[in-house]
Amino acid sequence: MPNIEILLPKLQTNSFAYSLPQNIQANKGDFVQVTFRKQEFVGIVWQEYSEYLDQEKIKPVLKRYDLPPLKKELMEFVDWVAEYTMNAPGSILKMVIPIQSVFKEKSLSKFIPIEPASIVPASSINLSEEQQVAVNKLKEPLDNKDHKVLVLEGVTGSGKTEVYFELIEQVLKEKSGQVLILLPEISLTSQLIQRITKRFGIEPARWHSDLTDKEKRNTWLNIAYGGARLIVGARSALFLPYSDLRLIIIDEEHDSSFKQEEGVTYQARDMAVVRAYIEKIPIILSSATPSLETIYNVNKKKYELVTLASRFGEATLPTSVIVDMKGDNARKKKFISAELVDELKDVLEQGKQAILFLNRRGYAPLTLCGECGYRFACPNCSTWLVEHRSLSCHQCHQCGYSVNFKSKCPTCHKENSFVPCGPGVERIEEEVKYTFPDARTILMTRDTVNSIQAVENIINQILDGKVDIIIGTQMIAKGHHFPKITLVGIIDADLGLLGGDLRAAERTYQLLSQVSGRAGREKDKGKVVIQTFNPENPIIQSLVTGERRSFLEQEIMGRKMVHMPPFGKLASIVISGFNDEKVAEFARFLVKISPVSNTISVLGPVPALISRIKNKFRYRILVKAERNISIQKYINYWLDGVKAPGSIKLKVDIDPYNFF
DNA sequence: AGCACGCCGACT
DNA sequence: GTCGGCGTGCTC
Repeated sequence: MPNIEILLPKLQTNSFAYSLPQNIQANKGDFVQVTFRKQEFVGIVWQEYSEYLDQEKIKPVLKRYDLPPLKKELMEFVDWVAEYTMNAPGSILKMVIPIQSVFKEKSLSKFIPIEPASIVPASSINLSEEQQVAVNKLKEPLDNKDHKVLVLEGVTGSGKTEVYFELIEQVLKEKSGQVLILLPEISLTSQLIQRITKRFGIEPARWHSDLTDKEKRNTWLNIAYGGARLIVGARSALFLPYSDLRLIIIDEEHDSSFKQEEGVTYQARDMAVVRAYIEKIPIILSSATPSLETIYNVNKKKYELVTLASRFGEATLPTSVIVDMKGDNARKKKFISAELVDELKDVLEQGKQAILFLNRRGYAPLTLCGECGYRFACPNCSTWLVEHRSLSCHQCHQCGYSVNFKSKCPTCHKENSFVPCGPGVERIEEEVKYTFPDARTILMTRDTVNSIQAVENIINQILDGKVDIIIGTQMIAKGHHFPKITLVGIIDADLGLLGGDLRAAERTYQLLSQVSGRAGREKDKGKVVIQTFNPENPIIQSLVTGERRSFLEQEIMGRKMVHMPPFGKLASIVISGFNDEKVAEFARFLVKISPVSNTISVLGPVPALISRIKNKFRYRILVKAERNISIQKYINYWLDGVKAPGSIKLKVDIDPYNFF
């Protein structure tokens, strides 16, 4: 009996050797059942031979499943992502096969097949010249199965969707072939789905974490068998076993929610480019505000750029005004300036709609006792508790700890002495209701809208004109099309600029310009009111002038000077554990033994930005390398043979985005 | 990652 | 004397 290597979709494992009985035929990529730790698991034949010699321990393969084998491109992709993100391949395979229940059913072929696409015949939409240029650029690589990265840059409403619809149609016209559209998580709502259904006569398959196991199973099988031709999904959809993938589209490619932060950390946009490269297919990165990394790759001629400059149809770009919150506005102890109140009044009189944007959940980010200065702090984390009036509690946004409202201060026992500090969206809503008692308001935050169903619900209320003023966090920035919105008020434009990570400026710019894009999407001209304490700040200024390119060029220069991405590579190593001193000591030890190199520097350790989460103390080491150096190789060499004490956890994040 | 094996404190 | 604490290490 020959030995083969089986990879199990389990966390932190490499492949294991099994023997292949004579009566079972299984080749590379096949799904098989094996015993692992006395339990039965599904695995994939990863190698058709094994060098593992301890015959005593080797167990036989139990059976082969009748399923399409994993394609060699996908296996290569799994290995590549494992190596790049410094995770075991088993944890990457778990994203390819996310549901074990697929295999529990007696008959795998028993699933509801998706109806074959009946394309709505050549739509009569006239593309603009720019749009046609973009379509033509991808037609050739699409037909010849060639790799190419196309960046579609266009302000909100310029018709990017029409461009990729045209290319989707190219694929769907064929007998087989699949298109994957990756979206930032919360945008997986009905608007795009409806447009797709209307245009192509089919509902796309959807993939996101809210699906039930049963739905996942069905969609997964349809993807594996090729029944699903058009798949709309969140970042995790990138790893599914497509039978015949032809085109990937990343919508809102700049969105930082493509970076997975838990478990295996990866940047889905970047990994999608890699998958497209391995599969030899084209990929589209679409955004009104492409990321700095993407622009850099355009400048390097690695990606090709097509700009859609004008808004489609009658819509025009909104005008922006800056409101200085120092002086008068600050003295009035209100969070909505007189200027913004005037604009809101106009909107209400004209029966239009407005958005007020503040990227902060709850009522107030900090509450203190006016008598003794007591502050509500989390006992498990190094954070303040956020006051949530709607939930009558103070809550930690890191670990979820919460205490119910009480009227007495726990230290000085004074009644009703609490003072909320600073605004959250709930407080803005309160102020709006006070100023405009008749206005119909709605809150859109993770606390009030926690499912895709709830998002759809709110969107419909807005579209039906049942709401006048929408108050929300970044949730409202994502690509919904609300025709009646003519005003966007940004309550605190300075908020994202703090925190000091290298993408703070860029992210603020993107978020604010994305929100601003909600205004005036039809014939009514939109207006954006930006409230700030730093009216001279170049980011705020470039928002008003719309000179995004000069802002980006400045940012690129800045990053180049300090060898930061994309000019250098970063990895962050977070060391955590319950014993502060032990964790700190181990972190210092690690840095001390880091190999000396003139192309790589190891910085730290420093206490992480949030130095304690769920009672675990956290220290961070930053590894900075020249662009052409393999930072993974260096870290492997460094940490090889180093064993962290069992009580201490070590997590490597390649290309880190947040600095928690 | 799980989960078993293994060597030291408070219980019937 | 045992029940169980979770530190360490293996899983083919």
